[in-house]
Amino acid sequence: MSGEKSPRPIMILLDILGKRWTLRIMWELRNGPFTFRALQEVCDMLSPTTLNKRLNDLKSLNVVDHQSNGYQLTTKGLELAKIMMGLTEWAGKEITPHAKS
Amino acid sequence: MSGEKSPRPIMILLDILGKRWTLRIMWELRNGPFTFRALQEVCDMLSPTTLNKRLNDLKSLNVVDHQSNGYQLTTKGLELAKIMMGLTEWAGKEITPHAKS
DNA sequence: GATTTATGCTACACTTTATGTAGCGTCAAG
DNA sequence: CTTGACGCTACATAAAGTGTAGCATAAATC
Repeated sequence: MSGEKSPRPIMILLDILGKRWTLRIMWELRNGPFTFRALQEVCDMLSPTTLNKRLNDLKSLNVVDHQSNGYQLTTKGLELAKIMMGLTEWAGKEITPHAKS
Repeated sequence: MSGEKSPRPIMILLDILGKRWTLRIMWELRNGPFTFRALQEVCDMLSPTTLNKRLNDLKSLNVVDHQSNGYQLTTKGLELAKIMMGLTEWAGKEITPHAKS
């Protein structure tokens, strides 16, 4: 069964984006730079432990970097965020806010 | 998660897609219908417990349904998968397979 | 009609991951 | 030299995911 298991780029991406909070963090970062603590706040006060892990994940993908003004999307990151904006659109027209899991 | 902002559609979506395996399952389902067990296999044998939870999440979003031929994307689901194809493209040109978390 | 095969799951003990709170080390301002 | 913001780590607890077994149903084979 385990014939082809090449680490395809999409698998790497889905693996990282599929971790809890990663999509949310990317989505929040679309609004310019944030400090570590500000990011925590906009992300519903997720724990610093997890935030730090996710930021490292995203840095390893080169979609986020950390400078004097805070954490922000890189050029690559902006492209990715742009794709994710499609999700927002989709959600807007296809989801009726009532219950979640 | 106290009652702050209204549960914006995008938050509901990010919350569900942000759970482990959800993106992967969506991505695999692009290739037609799968039985429960076939889905397990293409998803690297994830546990039935988790698969079942995720399928219910996705059913609650009406992006996946279950018929005689197996689990498959709905019309809404196909749209969403289409957006996700952008991620595949992005990954293809931006990720060099080596990094991990 | 009894067995086999495939289906979609659930049970449950176990491991991994995330959370929440505290707090450290650095820096810059007051 | 105290105060405040910063990025982050430590650590105990709670939640989520895993792996294996196995049940219940139904169609196919004997």
